[in-house]
Amino acid sequence: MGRSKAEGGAGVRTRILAAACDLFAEQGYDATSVQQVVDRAGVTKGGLYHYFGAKEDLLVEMYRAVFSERLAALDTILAQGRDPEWTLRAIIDDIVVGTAAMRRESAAVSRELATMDSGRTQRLQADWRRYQEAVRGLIRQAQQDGVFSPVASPEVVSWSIFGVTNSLHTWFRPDGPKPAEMIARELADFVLAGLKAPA
Amino acid sequence: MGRSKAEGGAGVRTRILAAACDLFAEQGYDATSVQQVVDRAGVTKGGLYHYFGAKEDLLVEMYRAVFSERLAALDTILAQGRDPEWTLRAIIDDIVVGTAAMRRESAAVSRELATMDSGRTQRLQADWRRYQEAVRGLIRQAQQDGVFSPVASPEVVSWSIFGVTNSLHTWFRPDGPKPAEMIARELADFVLAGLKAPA
DNA sequence: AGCTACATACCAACCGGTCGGTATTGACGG
DNA sequence: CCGTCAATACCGACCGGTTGGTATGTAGCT
Repeated sequence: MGRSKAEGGAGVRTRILAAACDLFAEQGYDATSVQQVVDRAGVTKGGLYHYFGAKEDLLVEMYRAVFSERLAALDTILAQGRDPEWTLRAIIDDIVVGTAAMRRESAAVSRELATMDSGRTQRLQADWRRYQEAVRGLIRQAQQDGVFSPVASPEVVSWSIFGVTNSLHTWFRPDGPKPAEMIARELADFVLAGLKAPA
Repeated sequence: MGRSKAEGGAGVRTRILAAACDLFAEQGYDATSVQQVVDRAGVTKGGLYHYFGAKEDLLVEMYRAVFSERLAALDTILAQGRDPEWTLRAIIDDIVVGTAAMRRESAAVSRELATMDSGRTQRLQADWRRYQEAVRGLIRQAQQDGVFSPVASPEVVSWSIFGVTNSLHTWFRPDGPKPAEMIARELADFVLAGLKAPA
């Protein structure tokens, strides 16, 4: 018997995180008590504080899970050095599919994004701003080069993209008729159609 | 003297609402205590509960302030019976300018939109869904009529629009270089460019 | 024995909300 | 013009319950 107790094979720490993720996404961070988290995870408060130093650490962990993959993917895409259209399509595809795959985490995080500024989160927020700035820079450069139409500013275009991913958790259903890949395709087609139209 | 005390001419009830609005937008509803609200408003808890039955009423009031104007404007626009492009442009213009004019209220409300389902808010949420459905229906019909390109589903397009307004409070500055009218114009141009491009 | 992995019991602070009280007001009678 | 009265506006102390967090205990593995 590898472990001591009833261990359903999930790992207590992971189970706590999953429970917190569900509850934060449903009710919000502040509205969720530590007691609710441990009840759903099937542990006690002592157990939670054995693995996490504070309630906020749960959020920070989700923060990291959501952003780290996206940032890594961004670097990989940019490193290819392809043309703006291909690059922007790749970014949109990654962020839509990635966000859909972690919709509960994304829901929990995106809602509290504005609030948190407790030192440990500032680094992550800065990383996220870098992501956004990369997208805007890509669009800006392509517009200057005449590859994209200057129909709208990079800010408005980028927020159209991020707005979809931020709201994805409110309407996307993984068992629905439209898979994330198709949504990504639609969004990329729509954005590129606007960006390639004649000025 | 018309009034009794130091009354800066603001009206206590209005001052409480303004204070709550700022704090909810900054910290979120749950993270803001009633004590914080009354401290900033310069009144006491007894004073607040004289005007409002519960903390939630403050949110509901903002809810109403944000939505009622938008819904009324929507009906006015739709009643004109103009073509889809004009109608969509008018809607985008109204929602961007209107949201920018009430950015603090919008920030407070949009963040808590998913959470609240306490009977009184369900009516307002239903109204808001009706708004979204009107936009999607407009796009869907125009696509069926061949006026708009079917490049993306009405859902994705509409969330591109609402995504911008939902995130407006994070980057829009009323004293910034770009007025709300210009952002509205850009967004409308961008969306229509995508929607009018050849399939 | 000592370490990890939890459980149990508990705490001070704070939460939203209530309540009895007071100061000020406008309406009305005389 | 004054006195009376009820209503309004607001105060500040207080309540039960809940919060995030901790100190201590203990069962099992090494």
